Amino acid sequence: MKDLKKYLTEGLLQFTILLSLVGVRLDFDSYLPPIREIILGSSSAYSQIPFHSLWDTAGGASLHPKCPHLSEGVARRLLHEVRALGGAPVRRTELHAWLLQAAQDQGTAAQSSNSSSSSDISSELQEEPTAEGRNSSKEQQDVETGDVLAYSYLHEQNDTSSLEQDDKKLSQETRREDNVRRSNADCHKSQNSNPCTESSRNSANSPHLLDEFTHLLAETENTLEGMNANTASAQPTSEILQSNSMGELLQDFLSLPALQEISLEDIQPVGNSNSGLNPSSHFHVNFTQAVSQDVSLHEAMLRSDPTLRRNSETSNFQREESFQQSNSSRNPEAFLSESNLTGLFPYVENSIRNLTNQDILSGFDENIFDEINLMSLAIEEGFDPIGVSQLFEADSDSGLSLSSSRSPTLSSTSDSLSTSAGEEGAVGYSGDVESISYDHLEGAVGGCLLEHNKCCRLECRFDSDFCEEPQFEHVHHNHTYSLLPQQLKSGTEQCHLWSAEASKLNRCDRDADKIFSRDERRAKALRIPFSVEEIVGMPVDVFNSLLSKYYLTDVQISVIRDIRRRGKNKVAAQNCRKRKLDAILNLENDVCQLQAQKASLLKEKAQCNKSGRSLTQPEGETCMSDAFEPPVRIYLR
DNA sequence: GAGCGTTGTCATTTT
DNA sequence: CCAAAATGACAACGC
Repeated sequence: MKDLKKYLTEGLLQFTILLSLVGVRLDFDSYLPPIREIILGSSSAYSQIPFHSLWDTAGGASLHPKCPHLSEGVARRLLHEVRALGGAPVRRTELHAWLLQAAQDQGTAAQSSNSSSSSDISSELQEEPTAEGRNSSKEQQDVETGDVLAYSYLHEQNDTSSLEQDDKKLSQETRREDNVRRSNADCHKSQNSNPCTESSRNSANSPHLLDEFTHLLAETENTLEGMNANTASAQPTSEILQSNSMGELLQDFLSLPALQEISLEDIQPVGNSNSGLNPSSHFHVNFTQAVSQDVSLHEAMLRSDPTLRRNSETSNFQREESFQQSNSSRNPEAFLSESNLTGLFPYVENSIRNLTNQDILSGFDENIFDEINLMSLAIEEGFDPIGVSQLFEADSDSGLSLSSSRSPTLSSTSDSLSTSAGEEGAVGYSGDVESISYDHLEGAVGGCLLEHNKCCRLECRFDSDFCEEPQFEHVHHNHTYSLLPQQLKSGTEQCHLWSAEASKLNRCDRDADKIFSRDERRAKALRIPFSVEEIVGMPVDVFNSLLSKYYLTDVQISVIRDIRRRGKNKVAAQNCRKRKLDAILNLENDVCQLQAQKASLLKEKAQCNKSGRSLTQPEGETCMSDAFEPPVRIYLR
């Protein structure tokens, strides 16, 4: 617990500084007083500060799970900087004041205007929460704890492979942006009022700001490291602190026009800064990762990459447990309250809203939803009509019957699908029918591919004018999903392509059918933003919280509950059978034991009878009782 | 094609 | 009383 507190306080200090620089207000005052003792102590003991542990404990489990470790260099820098504050306990406001004072001391006339904006930041940061701030804080506190719980639960499970892939992508992205960042930073330093720089800043996204910030930090890191390493330098430390570029760099960063408007959700991931950068730039690397990877959930969700999103969602299942455990173990007075933590990341809530807004069928009155033609709805909303119809036809238990509302065209289409699937050699199982349109449903979850789906569907209709038979193959095995319409060949050529690939694609579909269950396909078809594992495995309260937080149609909720009920029952049935087998095995074991006991008792009885005869009867006489032994009855229970 | 085991699902009962 | 778990029965499926 003590170590945890140290981790927290030191990590909170660093993160407070970081977020203060980017204009994010944190109420960490209550947790910073012991910082001085910790920071001024042996920093070597905290050379590696796991930020994910900090976030797990502090409740930031909804952030990106890839969290870097802060290097010893960072701790030393902070130690050095905190020492410059004097002996008083370090508080957030003092950190702000120090940072801004350092910036203002180095300010120039040309930067005065920007300094005023920095002063605005200073006053805003140091003042008590304004009315707006209080309202915001209240809103943050009003956010239910269950939101974070549910959300973090959904975003826990994250496999390592996907993280590695993310790292690769981010590394490549970083290499590209690093060059831009360096050029922009140089431009910014040389010509602070350069319109070009100004316009580029305005036009650039937040990653650019972050890159500049990290670049400035990297320069600071290099400067300070050079100061520490170069013992031959005759320049005193205090002078170095005054003359080094730290204050200037802070001034530069704080004076960025867009900084005042920056928020965490504006920060975009710039990837693993370890790649393509100076290896000695711990400061740069770690802070970049800390921001870009930990505080990029909103961005990650808004990008709506199904893979990343799914990984992110699944990653928080495990973290939810740790989060709850940490909640139960921590001192409520010494740690952040959940509501505050929720408030720290309002964009999480917004992200959920934004996400679900893409998923909902907002344009439909849910009261009449069940009465309208779901197939036409599916077409309009990007659902897969065939998949939806077949999935619901195959699943009558959900209480949704589409047979009455299906159009003849779609009905015939579905029939043709079954026929074609059978002609391809597939057994006419219902599972094969369901698997037909799986590829078409791939990636449909989340609504991010809505336009893509529409585009694909248009392709299908366009191509159906050229060939009758293979169009269904195209519908079933939509492997032109990523192709733009202009990239498509003529209908005839496409028809030949489909015919050539038909058998291969059918194999793929059958393989996919083995991998993905019916519920998974249904979830994909209805754009249910949870996986089957999540739906079935999550606790009841989390499940209900998610259903209430996501904008889901009655159909989606019905299917989700259906999936959960069957999944739970499936597990229950498995457990029941296991218990039954165990019971049978136990009974068999009892039978063996009782049989052995019976044999032993019979043997003992025979010995007793023999002994009794020898005692009661003279030798040579026969005992008639030996000729008859009553049967021994064994009652198992 | 029958037989058998496994699995999923539903309806019902139990907790 | 309700929800969840447990269980019997049935069907589909694979070998």
